[in-house]
Amino acid sequence: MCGELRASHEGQRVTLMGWVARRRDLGQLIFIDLRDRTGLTQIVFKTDIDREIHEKAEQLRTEFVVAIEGTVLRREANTVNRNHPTGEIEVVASLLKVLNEAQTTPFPIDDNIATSEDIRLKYRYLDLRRPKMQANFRQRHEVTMAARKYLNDQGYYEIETPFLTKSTPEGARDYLVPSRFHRGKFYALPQSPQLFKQLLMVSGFDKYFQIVRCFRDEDIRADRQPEFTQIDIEHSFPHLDEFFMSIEGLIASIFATSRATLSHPFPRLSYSEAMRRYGTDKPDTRFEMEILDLGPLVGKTEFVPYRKALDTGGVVRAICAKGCAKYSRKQTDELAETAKIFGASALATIKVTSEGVQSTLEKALGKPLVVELAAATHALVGDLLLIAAGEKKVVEESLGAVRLQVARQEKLLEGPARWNFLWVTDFPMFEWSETDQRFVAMHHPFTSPVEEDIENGLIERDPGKVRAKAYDLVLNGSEIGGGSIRIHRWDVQARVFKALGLSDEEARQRFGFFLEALQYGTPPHGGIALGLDRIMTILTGEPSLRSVIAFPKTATYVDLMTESPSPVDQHQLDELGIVIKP
RNA sequence: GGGGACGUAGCUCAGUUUGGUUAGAGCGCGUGCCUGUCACGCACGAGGUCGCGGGUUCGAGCCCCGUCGUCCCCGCCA
Repeated sequence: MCGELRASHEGQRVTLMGWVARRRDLGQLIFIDLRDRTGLTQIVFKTDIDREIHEKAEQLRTEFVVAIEGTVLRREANTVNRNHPTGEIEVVASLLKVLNEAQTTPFPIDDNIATSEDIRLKYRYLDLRRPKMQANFRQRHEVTMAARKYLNDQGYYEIETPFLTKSTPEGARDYLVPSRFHRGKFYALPQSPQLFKQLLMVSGFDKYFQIVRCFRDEDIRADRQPEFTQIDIEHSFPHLDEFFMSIEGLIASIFATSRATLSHPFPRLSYSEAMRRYGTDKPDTRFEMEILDLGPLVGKTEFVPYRKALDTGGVVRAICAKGCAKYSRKQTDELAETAKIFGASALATIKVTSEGVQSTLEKALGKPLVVELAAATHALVGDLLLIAAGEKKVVEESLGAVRLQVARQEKLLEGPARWNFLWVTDFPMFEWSETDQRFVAMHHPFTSPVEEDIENGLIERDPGKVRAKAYDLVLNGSEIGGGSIRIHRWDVQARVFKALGLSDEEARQRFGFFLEALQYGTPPHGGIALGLDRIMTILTGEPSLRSVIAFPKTATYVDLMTESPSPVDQHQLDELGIVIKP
């Protein structure tokens, strides 16, 4: 194919089919770069060799689809193009057949050419012709093949589960599918195959996987799509260390497609430690800048905001931005803005310069304390301390966000690709939801609490303190997977439903089939779901999931190419018994 | 549900600050010339609902109001 010809093919007669990537017409001499998914080859047409074919080549335009027969020739030394793998040769055409003509494309089929995202999405089939996109999807293919091979070798069966299934309103909003046979009733598209994979464990398929589409009707972000793909894994009789090891092996085989060698075992961090040190449950550990506790140091201050924070169970914490004392007022204000988005009321600064410390806290805390803070946090000349006070979670998340912003500004994430994996473990089982005024499952309601908290009645007594056997896999500050050991006893499952505020009746309606299944000999089991799209985004170095999904949707759920969603015929609605409210 | 950025030629953008003659550039496209180009070169040319609607004004790409679209963030995402 086009990208494969080398000097060793000299003299061979070849047939190439592909797209005209570029035409360079020098009059009696025409070059075209012929492109297929493997790359480019230069084709030559000369009047002194074949007047007729040269005449035909004059008609060629960009993106015409052509078939060419010709002879591979080694190029003269001074005409070799070192920028292309095929640059040592060219094909002198003896036959040219135009298989199809093409209109001028709305944007060039070329990498490094900025084109707005909506135009690219409207003409996605053209966007996908670009070499970078071709490379992304080739790699995605290699990754799924590697995953299938690895999991097969480990004894997993790939088993499909239904897309038309039951709505289970816990969690994300469901996509609903109306039933024609059962007017007024609906299927839901799965948010994940969670219950089915657990039922497969009940069925005795003790190792299952599936590369499967999941659907969630929540607002889209750069790292989210309404439909996305998971590598879904579940196994029975789990041993957590062995399971982590085998998932690390899977990740290693996936990253081998990028010729990356990973060091494992991956580090583990508890949820609370991740929050305390990095202000997020998905820390980016490619750089340090950990959050520091100033509580003990400012413990005696009379400064009202800090006094109040400490007296009401809150915290005073900081990060030390290396070399950022040079930041202007505008820059520190911007960081404060970030902190405010996450709820912090202010972001104080201490700049350590060769002339001493300068701080927005100088009047409030007094110079000696400011100097002491700088010393205690080991801030050096040129460093900038950023300080927030208030409710623990707010301070953690605000400083976590500021930490990332500083890292981006200071280009701490650039340079050669680094793969910093991390298991985050020991999540709380429940989280209080202000909107719902009840506890909700932090992972999902099928996650097992730790044994001790099941036995000691903590589920009923103090749900907020129950620990879960849940874990996330984090890569470079992005959550690429999450899973848990599941509940395999129906009585425990019933207690968890109750803690979530589900009445017996509701639990029976929604999950009755599942509670019943748990009573017929369910093995202990657990698993994980890896976000394939996010893994691919990181692996290909793309800024957005959209570059690794062939036909993605916009932030408002629209497919700009097919123009879906779209209205449907009245006839279709009538059949379903659906009336559209104005 | 909330906040922010953007929308001018096929594409990427300038022009908006301070309203004023015929709205520009690069790339692409068309035609012609060109036998060693490879982001070919040179010459000429075509190409505009300044997202859409309304308002202010003698006059709006520029000001005001509304609206649509794209992107990013908070909320949301078990």
